[in-house]
Amino acid sequence: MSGRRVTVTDIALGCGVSRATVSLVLRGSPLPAAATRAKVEAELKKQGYVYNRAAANLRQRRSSSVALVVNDLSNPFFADFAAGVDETLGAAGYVTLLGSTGESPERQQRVLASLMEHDPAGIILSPAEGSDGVALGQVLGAHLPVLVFNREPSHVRWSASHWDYLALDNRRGAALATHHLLERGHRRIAFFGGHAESSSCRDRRRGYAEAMRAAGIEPEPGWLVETTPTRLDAAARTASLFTSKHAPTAAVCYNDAVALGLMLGLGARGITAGRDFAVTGFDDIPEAAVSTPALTTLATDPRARGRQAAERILERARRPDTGAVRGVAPVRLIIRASSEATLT
Amino acid sequence: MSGRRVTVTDIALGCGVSRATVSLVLRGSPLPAAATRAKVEAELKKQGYVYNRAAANLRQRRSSSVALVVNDLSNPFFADFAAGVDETLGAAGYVTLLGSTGESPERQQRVLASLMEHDPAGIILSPAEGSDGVALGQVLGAHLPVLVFNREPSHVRWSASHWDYLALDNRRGAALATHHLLERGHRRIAFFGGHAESSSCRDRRRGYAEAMRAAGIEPEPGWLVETTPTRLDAAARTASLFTSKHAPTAAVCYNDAVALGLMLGLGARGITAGRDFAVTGFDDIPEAAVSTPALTTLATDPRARGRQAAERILERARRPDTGAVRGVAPVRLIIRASSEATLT
DNA sequence: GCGCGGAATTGGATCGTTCCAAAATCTGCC
DNA sequence: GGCAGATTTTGGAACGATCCAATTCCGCGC
Repeated sequence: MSGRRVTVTDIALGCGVSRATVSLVLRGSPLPAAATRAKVEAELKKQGYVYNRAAANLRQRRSSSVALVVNDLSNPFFADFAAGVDETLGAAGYVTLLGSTGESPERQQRVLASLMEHDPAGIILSPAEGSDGVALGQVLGAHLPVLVFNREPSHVRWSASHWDYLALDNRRGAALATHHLLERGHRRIAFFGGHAESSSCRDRRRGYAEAMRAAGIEPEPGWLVETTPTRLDAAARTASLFTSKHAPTAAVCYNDAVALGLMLGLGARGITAGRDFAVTGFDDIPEAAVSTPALTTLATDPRARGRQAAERILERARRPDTGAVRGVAPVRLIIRASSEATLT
Repeated sequence: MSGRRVTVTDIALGCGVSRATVSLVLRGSPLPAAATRAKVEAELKKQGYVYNRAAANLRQRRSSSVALVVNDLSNPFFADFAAGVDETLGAAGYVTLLGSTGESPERQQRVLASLMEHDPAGIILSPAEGSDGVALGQVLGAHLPVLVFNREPSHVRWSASHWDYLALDNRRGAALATHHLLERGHRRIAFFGGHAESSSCRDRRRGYAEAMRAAGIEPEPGWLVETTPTRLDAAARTASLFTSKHAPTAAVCYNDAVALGLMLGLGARGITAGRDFAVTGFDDIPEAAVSTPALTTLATDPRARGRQAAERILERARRPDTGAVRGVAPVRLIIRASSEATLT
């Protein structure tokens, strides 16, 4: 019938107590007498009362939401991450404000500005590629709890910032993969794919190089190939691995998409991945388990990362003045057929 | 420094005007004189003012958010859908309140109740399997704009409800796939996979049966196989297609996951999908394009569906009293190698 | 100098809830 | 019956914005 919302005043009038008493009952205070409580609760049900958290938050000067901004929801890695975040926030009584940026730093600024107006208790941000830390600082203000996930925006002085940071253990992951290939007897191992200027690619390359040097091998420049992190571009650039006479016999790839593309490119040249050439990926996307050959890769458990991120931001909202935390999440090497090729 | 939030009062005090004037400037009203506007705007920037939309919404008795509740974010179909929803809502100045239910009707009730407290302008709901319309009606109340996506909860009297509904054209999609196989000469075609009691499976089966009958063929009971809609269970149930002597030579599958599982199961029996047996899927998940053989399937463009859902809910929020709309989204047959097998 | 009309500005009430200090009610006990 | 002390209840002022009716300001013509 009525389009009007039922308020505490309606309840108070309906059962002859004051607004303050209704409010006490709503919040489960022990103060009201049992009889009063019962009377009020009956009236709440009768009128179909719905709590207005916005009004309560306004008065209490607090917030019951956390903003989650991701660069690309249609990437399963981030979708899973978001699911983990929402799961944990929901369990803690917070609601998730979603924003997606489609990898555009400009859109990211707009999205963040809009979310800020909803007064979130904190922000979990997986920045768009090319994000600028100064611009981010501008919209986010100086006090809001912030957790940056997975990528480092440029121009962030972490030492002077209160932002938390959570990333995968890219370095260790790449080192694990490299080590695995070395154990299979490979010596000429490439690092294939990714944009060298992105922070995750830098870290993975470092892990690869360290593992190689630990085995007494200096990576040759021809073994480092840059690509867009997509299947298509990776397939197209396969040829550049085979220009020198020291052509590699195995490749650690930037991620699974690149690895799948490389395997496609290898097939086109008559090279069978897994038999003639060993390949590893990164991420363990669902497809990795069922490609031919199945892809050796690093599992990152994005959902667990999401839960971790949410817990971190809640903790920071509770105690804002502890120092910033840099977290590194473990990765797990999953060995499948694509790295079976051993050196003859 | 100060943890306190900057308010219109601070701005008003800071530049010697009243709160009302600041408010007018904030909302871009033409009333304030240019000089005043400039003065206020300078002060806003100087103090780093952030608009408090919750307070404004409270006074204006409106809402600037829409709730999006999905059953499973880690399913790429729904993740894409969510991306589309958020894109459109964001462009319209709304923020997305996210909730995920993990296919649990109980959790769905809790999530919805929590979201309702944030007073959304509307709700887009892709219900968990086994949702009950009566329970949903309870939490959602009688007046909130609601769009149900993709599945029908039980016990909903659509004729008496104001809920909008948007689903894929399941019936037509299955009919298209069936027709395609008939054209290739197949006569004994199975419908493989899915839970028969789910609304989407029912609709797809109907489309399949209608296409068969239109070609003068009565589907045999042995050609209807139920499975959990997962790759694994589908693979395990492959055998049940080949028990009678009228074994099918092709199958329309409930979705891509099932189709990929079936192809696996066929391979294990020495049958090559695409050559000895034709298979079609539904959804066009990313994997479909790169499986071996590539999977013929129905593209549903979940992102566009998300945009559509968001537009619908915004439209309804604008004009609440128009009758409920039942929308059906087109699907597109994508022909790939898995259906190349023709009847000899 | 005064009155007029339009433009610009403003004080105070309001949205739905919670906080706080004070008032009302209930106990038990002399 | 009266009174201290505890238990319950309550009115009114917040929170940060907006609405509305009323007021001030200003230029201009007579």
